[in-house]
Formats: sequence, structure tokens, C-alpha cells
Amino acid sequence: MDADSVQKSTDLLKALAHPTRLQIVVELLKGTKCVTDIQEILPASQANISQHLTVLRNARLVDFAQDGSMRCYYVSRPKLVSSVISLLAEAEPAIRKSKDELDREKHSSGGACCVR
Amino acid sequence: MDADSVQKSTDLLKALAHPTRLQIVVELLKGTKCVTDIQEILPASQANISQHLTVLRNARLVDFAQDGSMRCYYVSRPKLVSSVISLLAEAEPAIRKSKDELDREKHSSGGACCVR
DNA sequence: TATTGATATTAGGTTATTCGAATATGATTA
DNA sequence: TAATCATATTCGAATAACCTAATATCAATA
Repeated sequence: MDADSVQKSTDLLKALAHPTRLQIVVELLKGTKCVTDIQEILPASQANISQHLTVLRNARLVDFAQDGSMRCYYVSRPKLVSSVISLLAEAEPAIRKSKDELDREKHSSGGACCVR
Repeated sequence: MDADSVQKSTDLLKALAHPTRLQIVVELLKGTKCVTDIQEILPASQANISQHLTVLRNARLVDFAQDGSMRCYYVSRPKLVSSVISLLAEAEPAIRKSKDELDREKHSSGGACCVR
């Protein structure tokens, strides 16, 4: 994984890594909405929602179509966003490995991780 | 999506949303490593790597097995982590919808997003 | 047991995020 | 065209995240 894709990936993760922003994209996945709609659903001010939408838009996760004085926001990478969200929701249980298991996995006689 | 799972999801996203931390889990997915190993791969100080590992551990994304004075770190939710990373790497192209398209999607005569 | 190697923790200063308040813009309607 | 509705932007303060330097812990070894 090169430096550029690390940067791009963390930019996307950062954009999603906020409760309000995550909820915005969850709502937008259900259907296009304007800022006022989102305001009625989430407990945040108009300015704040607008700011978060800007962050999501800069990350190219959402976009909008102008409709008169309103802006109809939608998720512009629905597959990516919905897949990430469902992965997180699944919540794979954390596994725990003993040193011996790690040794066996490597089937090496040296240390469990770094043979030095 | 209830408040609790929003919180849990953003906690996971935040933990991954840092270049050094993302690179750490990428390396650990290739195989268990101790802090010294990671230090040799990534351009960060020992203290800094240790701090990032603590963040990842608090998010239950990595864990370790003690091996003498060393700690063998591994990804404790490999499916989750590797799936998220490959989704991000795929980089679905952003789509763009016109107001008319949005109208058609809703097959409604009202506005494109919020019928009010 | 003194030293070394591997790792963690704490303290601090710096930078980045976040939010509310106020204001601005731009389309719509009276 | 003045008022209004929908949305964006700017500013500043509060908070959180980050990094470095210094120090602490703890196991291994001389």
C-alpha cells in the first residue's frame, strides 16, 4: 500500500468518523434529502449540518443536485459507503491468540513474531 | 441505526483514520509483529508507535501475545479490517445525478428530494 | 544484581476538529 | 423590490488529537 492510497484511505475514514456525518450518510442512503430534511431528523443546527455536508462533499462521499433554492444531497459512492457501514455493524468478535498459536501459525522454531 | 451502534462505528473508524495506524494494521495483516519490527518498517518513533498501538488496542482492532520482553501484535478482527481496507482501495468512482434523475428515482411529481 | 533491550507512560506544546453565533448568498414569493 | 426561505461561510473559542522528549517498567542476560 503506497503513501498515496494510505492518504486517500485515511481521508475517507476521517470523513466518516464522526457521529453526525455517519448518520447523515445513513439517512442519505435511504433516499435523497435536502438540508432541511436532515435538520428534522438529526439533533444538529443548520450551520453544523451544512459544515458536515461540506466535509463529506470534499471527501467525494456525497454530492447534490440543485432544485431551486434547495440542494438535494445524495451518496455519490453508495456501494463503498453502504459496504463499510454494514461491515462495521456486523461487528466481528475479536479473536485472541496465545504465543503458542502464533508460533504454530508461523511454524517456525524462533519467536512468535519477529525472528531476530 | 441506534445511537450506540453509531458510537461504536465511529470509534472504529476513528481508530483506523490515521496514516500511521492504518499502515500498522496493514503490516500486521501480513503477519504478527512486535513493536521493534514495526519501527523498522514505518517512519515513526518507538513511543509514537506504542501510542498508536494503544489506540488500536482500545478499539479492539489489535491485540498482542507476550513473548518474553516482547509483545507480538496481531489484528484481532482480521475480516473486518481487511474488508474495510480493500473496500477503500477499490475506490468506487463517484456518481453524479441530475435533479431529473432524482425525480425519476422517486417517480414523484413533487421535488427531487423533499416533498413538502 | 547491574545492565541492557523492549515497550509503555507521562507531560508538554502544537496543530486540527468541532461547534455556536453571526452574517452572507441566492432563489422564491408577496 | 422587499421580505422570506434554504443554505453556506466566516470567526472565534473550546476541545481533542497528535508528537516529542523524558522517564518508567519489566523481562532477559552478563
